[in-house]
Amino acid sequence: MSKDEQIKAQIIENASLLFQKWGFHKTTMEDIAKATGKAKSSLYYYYKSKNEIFEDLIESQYMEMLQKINVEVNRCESYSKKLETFLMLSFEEMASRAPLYEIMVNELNEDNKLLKSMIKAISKREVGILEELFNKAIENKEFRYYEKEDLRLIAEQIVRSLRQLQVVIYIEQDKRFNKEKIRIFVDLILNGVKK
Amino acid sequence: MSKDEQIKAQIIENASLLFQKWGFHKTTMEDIAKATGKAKSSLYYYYKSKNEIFEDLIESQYMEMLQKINVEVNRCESYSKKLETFLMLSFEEMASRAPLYEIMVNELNEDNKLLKSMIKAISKREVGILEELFNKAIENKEFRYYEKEDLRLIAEQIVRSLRQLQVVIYIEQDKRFNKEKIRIFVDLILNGVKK
DNA sequence: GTTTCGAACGAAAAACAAAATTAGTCGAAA
DNA sequence: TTTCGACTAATTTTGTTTTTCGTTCGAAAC
Repeated sequence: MSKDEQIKAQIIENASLLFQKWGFHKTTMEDIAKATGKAKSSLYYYYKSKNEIFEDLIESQYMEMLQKINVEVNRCESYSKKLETFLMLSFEEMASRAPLYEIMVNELNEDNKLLKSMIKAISKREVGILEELFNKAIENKEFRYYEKEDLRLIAEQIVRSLRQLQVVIYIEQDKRFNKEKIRIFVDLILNGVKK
Repeated sequence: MSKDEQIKAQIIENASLLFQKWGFHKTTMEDIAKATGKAKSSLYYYYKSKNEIFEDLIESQYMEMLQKINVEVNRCESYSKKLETFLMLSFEEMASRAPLYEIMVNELNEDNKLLKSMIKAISKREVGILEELFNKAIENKEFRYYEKEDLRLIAEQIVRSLRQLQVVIYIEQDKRFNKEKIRIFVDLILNGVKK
């Protein structure tokens, strides 16, 4: 890790804590600079805007999350098991990232185009992963047969439902949920697509 | 229908058109009064607030919708068929009410406690219907077995997913959907719960 | 050449006040 | 019982000023 990357990581780390405490808007570049022990204008040597800091933060978190999930999914033999693992780990990984996710959900309200397009981009990747998984599982005759275009609609709806349930569990903090209850939904989806 | 109820229906009807054209906030009591051929203050003889007019409007639409669905559901023999009918008709009935639904979704943003509690109340009733249907279907050994409390979580999630998909289809107007595509999701849920 | 910073700019937000709309009340009239 | 015009209080809108904050820049430090 180069010196440059090290400082960038430091900025991200400090920004992350501040964003979680104050939210994106109420955190100023001055705040981030101070926490990093630098002058405000110095931040612009590493990032060209406040938005870019946030983007990089979310991107890095998301990549880390996807990476972890991917390792486990690849370890599974059957596609059912792969799908199950993908879904279950999505919840597990989201749990620890809930505070950041909350910022995204709450401060996205109004107009914020940046956040909307970021969430869209992230969802798109997840949809892509699921779609590919489905395709292979169908080829393998492990899942019911669906047309390609229908498969995409299904993947999209699953990702939407996933997000929504994560909001209920981790942001609205519905106490009725635990790992066991989450499995009910995962199984419901599995039963829905399995042969 | 008493004279009183007739005039109330007239007010609701006019308000509905105005709300759909201008939204809730931009429609004034003056507007509604003028459309009904009455003085503004006369409206308060029938409704004690603008909110109450909106509540009554949504309530009546929703009851009408539920009524229609109920008739068809009762006509079905198996519980699978009942569930399928409930889900499919939810979409059909929502289609024609999309403009009103859009107002609810769009103008609910900020603080609007009224709308939030209304949507919650409506969802709760739908959840109740599904829950009861599931209970009977399980007793009848037509659906997989679930604990009572899990059943409620499942019903809630189905209603949430339903709403969400309806937003995508009728408000964001995703053109890829038609009755046939909707059936895919309905079948997915059916496969998920059927034995 | 790389990295840091203070000063300065412009856009956006916050704060404040004044003016205009509008939801809701009330008493009188039909 | 029902309607309405005049009134009130609350909210929204508008316009103005001030402050804050993201971003740029050129000069200094390393």
